[in-house]
Amino acid sequence: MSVAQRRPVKRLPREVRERQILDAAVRVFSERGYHNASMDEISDVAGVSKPMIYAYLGSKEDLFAACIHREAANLLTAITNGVQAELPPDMQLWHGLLAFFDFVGTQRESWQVLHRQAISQGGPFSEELLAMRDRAISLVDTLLVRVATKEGLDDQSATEALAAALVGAAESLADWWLDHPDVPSKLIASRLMNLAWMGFGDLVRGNTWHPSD
Amino acid sequence: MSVAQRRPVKRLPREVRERQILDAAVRVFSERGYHNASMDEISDVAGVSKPMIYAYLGSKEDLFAACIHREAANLLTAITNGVQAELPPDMQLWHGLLAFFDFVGTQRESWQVLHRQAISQGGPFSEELLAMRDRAISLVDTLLVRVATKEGLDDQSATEALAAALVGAAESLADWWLDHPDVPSKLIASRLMNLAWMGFGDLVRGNTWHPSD
Amino acid sequence: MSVAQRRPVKRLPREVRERQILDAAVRVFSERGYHNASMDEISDVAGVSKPMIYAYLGSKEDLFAACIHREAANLLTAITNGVQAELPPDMQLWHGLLAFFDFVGTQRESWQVLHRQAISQGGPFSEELLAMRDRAISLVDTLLVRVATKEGLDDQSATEALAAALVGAAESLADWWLDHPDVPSKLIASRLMNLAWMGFGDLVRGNTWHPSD
Amino acid sequence: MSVAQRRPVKRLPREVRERQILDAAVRVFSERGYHNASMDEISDVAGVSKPMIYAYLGSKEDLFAACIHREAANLLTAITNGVQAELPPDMQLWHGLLAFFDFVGTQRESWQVLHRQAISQGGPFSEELLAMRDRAISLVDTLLVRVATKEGLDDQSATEALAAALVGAAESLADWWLDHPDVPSKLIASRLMNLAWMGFGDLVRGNTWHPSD
DNA sequence: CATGAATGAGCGTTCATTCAT
DNA sequence: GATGAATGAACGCTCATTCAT
Repeated sequence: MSVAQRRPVKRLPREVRERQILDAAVRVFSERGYHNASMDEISDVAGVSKPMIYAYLGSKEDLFAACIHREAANLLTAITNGVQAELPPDMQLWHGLLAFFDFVGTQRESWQVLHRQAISQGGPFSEELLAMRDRAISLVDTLLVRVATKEGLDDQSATEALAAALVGAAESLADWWLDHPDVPSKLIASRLMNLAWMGFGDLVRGNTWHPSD
Repeated sequence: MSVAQRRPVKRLPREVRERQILDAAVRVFSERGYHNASMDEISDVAGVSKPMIYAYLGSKEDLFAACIHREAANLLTAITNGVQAELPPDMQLWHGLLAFFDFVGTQRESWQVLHRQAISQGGPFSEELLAMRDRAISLVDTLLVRVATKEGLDDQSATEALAAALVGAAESLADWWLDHPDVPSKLIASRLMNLAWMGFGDLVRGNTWHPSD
Repeated sequence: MSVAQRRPVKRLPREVRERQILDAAVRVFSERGYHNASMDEISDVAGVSKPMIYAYLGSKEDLFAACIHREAANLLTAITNGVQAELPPDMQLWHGLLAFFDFVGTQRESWQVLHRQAISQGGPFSEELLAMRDRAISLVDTLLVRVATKEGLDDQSATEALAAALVGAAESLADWWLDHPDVPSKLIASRLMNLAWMGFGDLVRGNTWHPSD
Repeated sequence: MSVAQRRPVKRLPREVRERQILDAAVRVFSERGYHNASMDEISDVAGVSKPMIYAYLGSKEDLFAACIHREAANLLTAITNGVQAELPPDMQLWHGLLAFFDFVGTQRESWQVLHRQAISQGGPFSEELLAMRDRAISLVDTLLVRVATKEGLDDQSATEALAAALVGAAESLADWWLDHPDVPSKLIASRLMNLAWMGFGDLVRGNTWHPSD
């Protein structure tokens, strides 16, 4: 019925094509958003025909999920590599923050897909994200607990909440940073570090705030 | 021949119709997301025919922008009302936070539209949001500056960054709260207040953290 | 996003449009078969845009089902009208057959859709057909039973089987007739009538055949 | 660099491969219908790569035609073998019917492909079928003519029409039987035999029916 | 010889938008 | 003024078919 295929085509192993496709998808999803991204554009950018995308990575939803999965793994790896176990806790946190903001700064598209797109789609997408977020929180929590224990404090819920707030603040700052790209990443990181570490120090030392009314 | 049965139509003043439509739109946008919301469903929920929507509020994009605009104004008003000028700065911040989390808790749909939907659509939508955000940040900044000045500190960029981080953390916590609705709003607010106020206190007193390498 | 509608369009009441669409669909389905029929061609033939089809009659499957339903009802009505209650049984059967072959001859497309397409799709489509078929069989069976009872015979399963075979033979003959259109319908009907009526007469009188080995 | 692992492939003679492919095709076509059958599934079921199918049996249409051709030949052979020349005419017909219903019962897939699928695709497919059908009709006709001649009757068109009706009724009954598999095949065959043979007997003896108006 | 890799072409479906009444 | 009726345009997805290896 259809007489296909006119021009010669480079045959690449599946693995390579998959990476090409994922790269293109991340780019297009981050630029256009999930819904405005069309499979046609993705296939164009990838330099691959649409059927290949469906053959290798499934439906649009599947493709998006694969993007989220890969980028989330990359981000977590970057952070984990930044945090070096032999350093003192504050330096661990510091390098973790640096690694995070570095990822956001150098791979803006990846971060946009993760934070802006995945979260607003809800359902299975967000879950993958939330799982990664939880891992990040517990990473931070481990650090805080170590310090708190040394100081004799043992309020588990406090450190966990602080860790959650810290991660949240980092995300928000990163998001804000995307719209103010002229601020250097070290400055951003140091501001957050100060807020977190000093506030945490107060907490550890029992300095807390309560409403006066 | 045919005696056309015309169901009598309530003629309402334009203002009322517009509110009906916006209410319906906020509800549908927050439930389905921008793209999955159909003009048909919005017109159904509003009890108004589609051409009316186009006549009163323009295209789908215009309608969405109108939603964002109205809800953002509502949120800012709520916060501004919470902050009472005659109180000391810490209590002003505290009541501002309470007002914010109260808005998020009681008007979930509005918040979802604002934070989850508006952010993931690029362009004009985000801008409206960012404007409101900036107003919130400067509100907080004003407070912080007042305290800092009294203490003799005068690092403008520091208070502004702190304000930005605080607002970001609040948004992020609110977002997290949507998925954990059983946590009481006061607890959320107090955790954030502690982190912010104590960390800020340190900053004011010159206790800052610096990397040791 | 899309700027639609250039040329003036005749506004017709829904009922009329639905008939137009069904007429076109029957024609296209009978010509091309269910799968090779495209919604585009149907909408072209109907002189209506595709979205109208979906708005009025649903998916392709729904549309096909609606065709089957309408044509099956038409056929059954034609047969029922042909069979006049005041006539003797043989003449009732005769006029029923005439009506059937007349329908097949004058509305070839309808019959093709019913017999060739609906049956080969299976599932819900065939069921609608089988239901109609069952009504036809019981119509014939009623006739046969009346005669058999008058003659003192009371073998229910025999009349029913005969009725089923008769209906089946009629269908097959009709189908064969489509490929041999030069044979006059009356001749076809009379051949079948002879086979059925005389064979049935033998059965009633107890003349039956049994294998001799 | 890469030592390509080539799984050794069974080299089979063309004839065997072709049978494998046809077997798979008949199965898939009968299960899914012509259009819903995919070349991918056929090649999977056959255990042969798609290009082999195209090399050996041509396009999807060609493949389907080959299926029809083979199965039609098988059916006709089965019937011809059933009819044994030395028997009296009625027993020949009887055994022909038995052979037919036996084929339908034991090779349901083949029959479904032949009757349900081939018929609903127009054009060349139906023609192959009609040819086989004509051969079956003339087989029956030969029998009837022999009897009629012995009795002194010589109305050629009458026997031919009867033969056609008989074949049609048999097909139709077979089709009905597919949906009612609990009825024993002998009963089906005997009902049809009675109708045909007794009706034919009347015809031969000059007992015919004519409309009374 | 045998196949994994690749694609052109088309189909069913939806939706924002507007005109005739 | 208000709406039922109508559509252009695009999107996700599939499949028969073939070439490079």
